[in-house]
Amino acid sequence: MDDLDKKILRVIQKDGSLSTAEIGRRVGITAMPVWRRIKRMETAGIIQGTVVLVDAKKVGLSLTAYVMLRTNRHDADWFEELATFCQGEDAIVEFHRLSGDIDFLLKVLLADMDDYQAFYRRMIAKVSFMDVSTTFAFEATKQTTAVPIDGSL
Amino acid sequence: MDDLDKKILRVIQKDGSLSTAEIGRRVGITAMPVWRRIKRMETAGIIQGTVVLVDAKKVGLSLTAYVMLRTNRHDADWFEELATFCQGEDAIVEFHRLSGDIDFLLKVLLADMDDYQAFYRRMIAKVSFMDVSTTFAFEATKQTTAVPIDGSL
DNA sequence: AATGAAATAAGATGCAC
DNA sequence: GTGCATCTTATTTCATT
Repeated sequence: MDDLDKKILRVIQKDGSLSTAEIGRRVGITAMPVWRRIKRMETAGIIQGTVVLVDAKKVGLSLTAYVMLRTNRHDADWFEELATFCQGEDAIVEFHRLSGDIDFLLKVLLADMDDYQAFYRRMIAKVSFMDVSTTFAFEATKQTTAVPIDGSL
Repeated sequence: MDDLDKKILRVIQKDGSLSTAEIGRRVGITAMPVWRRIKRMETAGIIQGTVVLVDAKKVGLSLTAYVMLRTNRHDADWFEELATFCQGEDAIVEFHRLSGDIDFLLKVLLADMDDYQAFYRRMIAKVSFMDVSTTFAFEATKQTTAVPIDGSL
């Protein structure tokens, strides 16, 4: 992945609807090499895909919950239960295993507190925890899917 | 936003590279109305845009840090300092104001621990905090940009 | 080995129904 | 909502450096 690839990534991470000709204009080459480079990066798995971003608030999801989980069952069976639950819940948009004293972190998109209560009940019905602690996000001041690409402009 | 719009959103949230004809086939209508509905949702701001997703690990970013911030300066000037810093740092992909005893949460994409140290120094050089506590994510078991769209299938 | 130009195929966009 | 005309873009092939 050379400098041109990085430039291309920086552009299409922000706007995935641009034509290859337009991308080329912005990075200083023609459409053809842009197209080939993108295809190569798709094959290499550097590019994971193209998605449409939906405004969560506009579809009634005004509450973001960060759910911090602690367990005393550090076995594969328990983890499998949790992972299965997380995969099945569309409201869970992120599920991370953490270092430190919190074991797992969930990011959950919800309509309101009632929605959270229902989510919480579903979760503890399926999986048991040592501790569940949730904090709510008021506003996402910054939110991007664009990953920082190192190197010169 | 009716049921068809929701069906369309569910499809293009997962794959934004599909043709309107293919989307139509999946939701049971032809290409033209799909196109009109997407345009309408773009204008309404429901659709925020189309982006290409880059695999963070493949571009050398194998460390995700959740930085939890506490402040004792609850004034607009201080917040402005923090917000400016966050906007300027490409490594910060999310910046939320929280409820509860943690005031702000940052999600930061980094190469390694050295990269984190450098980030930390840059941050405390620009903004002062009462407490900075960071936890690192080992693996993102689930990670999606697709927002849950309510309603029947 | 990567680029650029031209030809072809597929898709987006606009109009009439 | 559907079907068709048109224009733009992606994709393939080929020549070039």
